[in-house]
Parts: sequence; C-alpha cells; structure tokens
Amino acid sequence: MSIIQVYKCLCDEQRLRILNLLKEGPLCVCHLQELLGEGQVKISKQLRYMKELGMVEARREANWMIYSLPQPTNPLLIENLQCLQDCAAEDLHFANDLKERAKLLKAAQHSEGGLPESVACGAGCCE
Amino acid sequence: MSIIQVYKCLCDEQRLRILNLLKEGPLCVCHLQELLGEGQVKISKQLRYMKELGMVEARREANWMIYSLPQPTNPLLIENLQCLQDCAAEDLHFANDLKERAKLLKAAQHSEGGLPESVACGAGCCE
DNA sequence: ACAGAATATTCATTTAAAAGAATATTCAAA
DNA sequence: TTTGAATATTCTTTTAAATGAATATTCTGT
Repeated sequence: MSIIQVYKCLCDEQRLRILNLLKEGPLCVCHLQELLGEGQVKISKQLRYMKELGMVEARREANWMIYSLPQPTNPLLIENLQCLQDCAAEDLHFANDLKERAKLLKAAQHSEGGLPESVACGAGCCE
Repeated sequence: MSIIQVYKCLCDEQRLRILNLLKEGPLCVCHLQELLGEGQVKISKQLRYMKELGMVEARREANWMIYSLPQPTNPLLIENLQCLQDCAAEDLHFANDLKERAKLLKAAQHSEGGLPESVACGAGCCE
C-alpha cells in the first residue's frame, strides 16, 4: 500500500470517521451505517474501497460482516488519527462518534438481536 | 482550509516533495523544477493548486517567484511531513531532495545569476 | 522599445473518484 | 424452501483532478 493511496483514503470525511471508529474496535456495517447516518450502499462502497487499499479488513460472522483495522496498523494512519483528534476532532465528529458508538453497542448488547461476538463491547465499551 | 483539502494536497508525490523542500525554507520555481526534475508548467500548476488551498504562499522578487510555507504552518501538515520522514523517506526521495537542495543553493549562490535574496541559504544551507 | 529569463494561464483531453438507482448475494431461522 | 436481515455488486451519470500543448504575462537589462 503506497503512501499516496493512504492519503487518498484520508481524503474523505466519511472514511476518516470510519477509521476513527474502527480504531476503537471492530464494527459491522449496520453499526457504521447508523453511526454515520448514511445509507447502506454508500457505507458498503466506502468499505470496499478501503479494503482494496488494505486499510481495513473484513470477516463474516453469521449475517454480519465485521470490519476492523489490520494489525499492526499503518503508522501513518495512527499518527493521522491521533493528530486529527487534536486538531479537528469537532469538524469530524470524532469525539461524538465515539460516544455514540459506546451507547449503540451497549444498547445493542441488551436487545434481542444481540451483537456479533467480536464486536461485543470488545474494546472498552461496557466493562 | 479544510482537513479534507489538506489531505487532497498530500495525495500527490510531487506535492509531498515540494512541501518537504519548503519546510527547509523558501524556494523559487526554477529550483523546484530542477530538484524534482520536472517541467516548469507542471510545477507551476502544482504550486498554484497548493496556493489556492493556502498550503503555500508566494511573493515576487525580481524575476523570481518565491514560494514558502505560511507561518504558522498547519500542524496536520507538520505532523505528516515529520511522519513521512520516518516511514517513507526513501520512497519519496525526501532525504535526497534535501541534500540536493543544499548543493543547488550553494552552487547557485556562487554563480553569476546569484540567488533571490530570501532564498539565499536562508535556512541552514551555507553557514 | 526590445530581448530574454522566469513564471503563469488557457484550453482540450484523459483519467479517476463520487453519487444514485436498481438489483443481487449470503446466511439464519422458521 | 421460503422469508427476512445484512451486505455487496453492477451500471450509469456526474464531478473533479491530471496531463499536454500552446501561448501569455511580468520583470530586468540593454
């Protein structure tokens, strides 16, 4: 994956928000959809684009597709997400997205549908 | 200048190299041209693009146009240039560009044409 | 006023990314 | 074996960026 490709990936607000969310832990498409307030098709396309670049990876779990950041995560990406926290968190809804993520996961966990196993509060949601 | 615009600017190898060079100090178009081994028109267009985004600024000095990074420089840019030094310096010719820059300025300074005043070894070239 | 150096602009073409609408695939559970 | 939930793909249109060729502008020195 080239440097240029990484930056191309970072050129889109939705993708930045997705990366920020995935940094906290894996999520499935429908959660991203809900958190970004965006249609399924568009999210799916973004994820495909990102997957082709190797910026995210996916695995199926029952009906869900679980997306996550590959480990170890590209240092250029980490740096940028960190820097964005500091210098553009508000513009990008970063902080709020994370708050909503926690809420959403907590709620989903206690609902009938439940959560995909590897999403379930995996990373610092419920304790 | 939006975050997204910054990343769009970083999506191109030539622009990255230009920014890396300007980080050391102002340069005129013909020096960039020579350092990147690229035609005048293309460099000029890149600079225009970057100027419109506010990523660089320009002033005229006699026949030369001197380009530089605006002060204070966008932290997102600084971070990225720094990170690229660490994780992609070779891919992007970063280190070599800086070496060539020093050579070029030193040579130009002692030639008949001379150097635009504000370029002249301004930043750590000759001592 | 003219010539030459340094730089910029314009216009046409190509290439790549984004957006939208419609539809298809995959799996689980009844 | 059909239904519904979750997700993906295909195709078309629109928008934006890159490339190339030609030409224009701005300033300096004569």
